[in-house]
Amino acid sequence: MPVMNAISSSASAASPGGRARGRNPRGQGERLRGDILEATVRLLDELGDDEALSMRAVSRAVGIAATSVYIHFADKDELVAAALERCTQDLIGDLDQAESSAVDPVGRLRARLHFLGTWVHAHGGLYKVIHESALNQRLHLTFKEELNSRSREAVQRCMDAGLAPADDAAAVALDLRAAVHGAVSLRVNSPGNEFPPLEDQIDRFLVKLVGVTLPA
Amino acid sequence: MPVMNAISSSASAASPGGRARGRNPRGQGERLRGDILEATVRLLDELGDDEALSMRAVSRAVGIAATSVYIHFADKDELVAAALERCTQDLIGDLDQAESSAVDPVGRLRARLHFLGTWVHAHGGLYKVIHESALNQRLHLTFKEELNSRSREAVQRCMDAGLAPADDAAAVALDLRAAVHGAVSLRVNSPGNEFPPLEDQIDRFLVKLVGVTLPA
DNA sequence: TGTACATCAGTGAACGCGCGTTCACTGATGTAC
DNA sequence: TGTACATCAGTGAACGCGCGTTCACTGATGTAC
Repeated sequence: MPVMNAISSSASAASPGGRARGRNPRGQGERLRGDILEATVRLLDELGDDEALSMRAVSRAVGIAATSVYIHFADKDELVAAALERCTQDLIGDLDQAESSAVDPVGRLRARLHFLGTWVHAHGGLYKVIHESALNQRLHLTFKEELNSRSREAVQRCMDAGLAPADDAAAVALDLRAAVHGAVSLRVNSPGNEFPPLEDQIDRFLVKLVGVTLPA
Repeated sequence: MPVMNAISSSASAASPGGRARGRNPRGQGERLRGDILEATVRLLDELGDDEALSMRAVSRAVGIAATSVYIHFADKDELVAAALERCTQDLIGDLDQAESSAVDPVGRLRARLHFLGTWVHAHGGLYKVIHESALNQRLHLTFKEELNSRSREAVQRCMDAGLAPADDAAAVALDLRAAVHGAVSLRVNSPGNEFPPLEDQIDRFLVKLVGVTLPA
């Protein structure tokens, strides 16, 4: 099972009250940079919106002066970009690791999607920032293109192996991506509502949209 | 073809510069209320985010003093709620009207979804406010439940007419809704990217997820 | 017909707030001689 | 071994801004007598 790399890991930084933070020893100034990024990712996940994030909230969360963020990041845009860069790289790694737990192409594609579902369930706010924020248009996230191409290749491999009817892999992959994104987006944006299990829905999409057969 | 009711209609209120606005005649004070709502809907559509909307921006758009908004709306929440109430009611009406242009259940379901697609294309910001904003959780929009039930009934009618294989209509409708929402959401949130035609994708969802046959 | 008054449709100044960012600074730690 | 100096890791006060909202007000129009 893949590990959440940086996102939900070490709660080393400023605790609840958040006052107990000493100065880093000489030569370790870069540690603050990591703490700031970690707090930023966490706050973005809580807020689900990069515009609602404030530099001052980040500094409060880390337990430093508001100005200290500027030692490591030129401005808010640069901070958010760095935070998203980090968390999307982590996600890509985790997805690849999830995929590697299965052997056949169908199992691998399915593992990717199921892991994505659990990740979004745990990090709905980050999913919103990545997919819905205005920033994701300004910032040209190469991340998404990378995910899209890996998804298309995964579908293509199912077809090549004869496990799915040969078809336009790009179109099928887009349909699958849209459907899964929609299923996940509905759940993230209506956390109050009840929904049937996401895994079952993803499996139906695999069967009906890609045409694979899943083991009973 | 259905008409956009209030959303993109009469540009009667404050024009570009927006200074030339006289006081309403005695007894016509409620006209300002309408102008404020109209401007609010327009701004929400442009911003795609209710938190980015400011009372001051609304008053500027209408061409009135910042305080005049409070004559008709107690606070920002009430204003946004009224604006969304208006535009979702319009959308429900337009969808029903679109449906009525077709005769058989499949054509009617398809007309609904295609119209939704063109509406979202024209009003991406409103779609985002309705489906992605934090407000849509605080405000319990009955609107969505209404849309969901109509969608489920439309699917059920296709099954009842023997035009789609009998199945759990609620589950099929949810899958269809998720898929269409995803297709639309991807496009709204990546306006820079190129996508294949939405209508074709919707048709594929109808065929593969609901199991209907479409005329060539 | 004249006038005092009520009502209506708004306005302008002001409040306190949190924000992004700049600037000059502090105090501990290492290093050259 | 002592000391002047450079560097490092941060801090505190302050700026101007736009915001939501409150409050006392204005000036035109109708109405009662």
